Amino acid sequence: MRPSRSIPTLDDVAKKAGVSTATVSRCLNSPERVVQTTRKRVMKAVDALGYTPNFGARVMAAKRTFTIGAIIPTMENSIFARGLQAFQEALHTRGYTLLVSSTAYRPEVEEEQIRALVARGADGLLLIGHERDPALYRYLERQAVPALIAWAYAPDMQHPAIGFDNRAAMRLLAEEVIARGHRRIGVISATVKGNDRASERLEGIKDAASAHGIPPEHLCVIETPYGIETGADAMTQLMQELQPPTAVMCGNDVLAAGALRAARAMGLAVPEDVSVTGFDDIELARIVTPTLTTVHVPHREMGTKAAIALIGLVEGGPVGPPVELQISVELRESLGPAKSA
Amino acid sequence: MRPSRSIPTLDDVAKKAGVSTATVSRCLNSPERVVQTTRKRVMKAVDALGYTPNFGARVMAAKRTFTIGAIIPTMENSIFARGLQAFQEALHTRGYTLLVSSTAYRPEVEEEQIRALVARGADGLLLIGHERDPALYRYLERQAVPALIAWAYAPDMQHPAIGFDNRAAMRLLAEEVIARGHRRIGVISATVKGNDRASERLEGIKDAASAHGIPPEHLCVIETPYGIETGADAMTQLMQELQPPTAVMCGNDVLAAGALRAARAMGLAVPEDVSVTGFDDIELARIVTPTLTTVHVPHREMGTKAAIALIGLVEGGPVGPPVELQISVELRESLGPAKSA
DNA sequence: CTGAAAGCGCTTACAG
DNA sequence: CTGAAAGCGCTTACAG
Repeated sequence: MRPSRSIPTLDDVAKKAGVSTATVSRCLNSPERVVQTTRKRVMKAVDALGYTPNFGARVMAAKRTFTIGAIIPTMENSIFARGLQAFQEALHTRGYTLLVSSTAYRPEVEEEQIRALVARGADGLLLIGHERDPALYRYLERQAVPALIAWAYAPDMQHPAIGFDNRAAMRLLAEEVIARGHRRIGVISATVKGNDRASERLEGIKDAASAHGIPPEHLCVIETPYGIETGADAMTQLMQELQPPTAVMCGNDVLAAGALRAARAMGLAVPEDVSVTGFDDIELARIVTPTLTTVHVPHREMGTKAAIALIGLVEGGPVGPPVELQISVELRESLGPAKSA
Repeated sequence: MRPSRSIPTLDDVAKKAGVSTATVSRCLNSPERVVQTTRKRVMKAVDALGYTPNFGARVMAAKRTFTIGAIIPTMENSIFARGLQAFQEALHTRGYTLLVSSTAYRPEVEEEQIRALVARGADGLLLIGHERDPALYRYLERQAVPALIAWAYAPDMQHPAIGFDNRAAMRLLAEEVIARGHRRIGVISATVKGNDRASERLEGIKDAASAHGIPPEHLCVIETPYGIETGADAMTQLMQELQPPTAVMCGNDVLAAGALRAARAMGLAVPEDVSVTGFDDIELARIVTPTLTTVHVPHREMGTKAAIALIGLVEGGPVGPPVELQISVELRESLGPAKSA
């Protein structure tokens, strides 16, 4: 007799119900294969003992956890929150549990988290962006853990992916800015190293500039870590130039919110004195004053489709081509004509 | 010989290195107990095979995962994000991995997630708020998984906790509102059911009202799910009353941001026409226009101390009394004197 | 310092 | 429909 304080096992239940462990296991996993009379007896024992299966043992024996891991750069400011919420909901209705961890935008932390989640038996992984050490992809392949890349898209991507073309999207927005007569354009970019979304968005601005006769090296680009404060600091710096920009394009809405705050602090009216744009269209974009012109990303659609695609891979389905979602430019108050145009 | 595609096991490594599995296990877990020559040989085999320990097996054999689970109501709007980030950082430096899941404020989902995390071998759990089915606490006790409650505090709490007194904090803010002459006070509360933070904050407002001769039933209270939109709708409704309030106190900053937006949409100036307050002091509070008067919560401090306390419990330390953190009222632009005062 | 072997708590062919 | 038993991949006393 083991002490009553210890956690009951399958064996305890089997003894109490007077059946084999196999039968108890079946009652729990495929109840239709057990006759009702014994099933009832077993379930009574389960309840009486307060039995819960040991997950480690179960995983080891069944090779399956119904757990999906998501590794995102940050949980702050809800850039990924909305998409992730939809992702979780879609997983949940299909019987999977989502476990999330974040990396603070540090590749070495991401690697740790990937290994941690794989080690904990994740059946599949959601990763943000495609740029990472090839060894990691090889590792995932060796471990036979499917990974789906989200928030990024390119037709030639080597891995299963769902997202949008960050470069083309930002180019589209930059075209709108240039169309309003802006020639002196400032850019507040998130740190580019290890962040393909940031670097591609920056390239998109350069693409549009080149196409309209603005030499990309004339763009005044400030690169800064992600945050409201850092966005505000960058804006302050940009507007103190001898020839300050008439429009400032930010790598995301959070940086843009910081830029707006800095503009107000400097007594500059937006968009009369300077236009500001963002990217992502998170809730923030419609809360700030003035409301923010930005690129709308279909967060929930991406989350839901990512869940369906990833489960498909986990359950042995074929790898499809990368999926591209459509974005759109949201024109709001913060973008106006160039001051001196 | 197993097919080369399958995942290498301890046994494979042992064979390749010509040692026993025990020795391989020791190399990985307590390398100082193996002489360097054989250790090198083993490590070479580990690398050659690309071996990673199977977590399930390890958990089952060792009864320890160095995993902490956190279950939060929502990942959106970063109410919990900042505290959680600090929590994660503190865990990480101490060798623990954080896994997060969210419940969309639904108790039954929380229960599932708690069981899921326990089943997956979490060594300890961080939970938000103290109000939940007692059976859940009994379950955790039976499973011997320590749980720490955060974001809530009361001297008589039955479980390990770190947080602040939501009721007293909101009362403090309400006193400030009343001190500015407001007598007609509207309240936009988050849904109270199953959310002790929301109900205690509401009680705090009633406490202050009673203390200053305002019958609590004269407060116009609207209860609404969490969100910007819902906050805006509630505000619209409040301001359409025959005798609209001169101040609207919101259960959190997100609802307050919605209220500010609604006020603007209705052509009302804040705080000239109506004052608005929040709770939490998330980044949003300083981004909105006007800036938001709110209750400042020490998110990062709470996260860091929670990590230290929870690890203490996980590693067998004694259960201390609930820890109370100090909050403060942040007076900003959105609170002014009562219009008709 | 190292190995043989038991055991962790499940699942699942295989028989019956 | 049910059971005996092997096996999942590790860790850890216990010997030597």
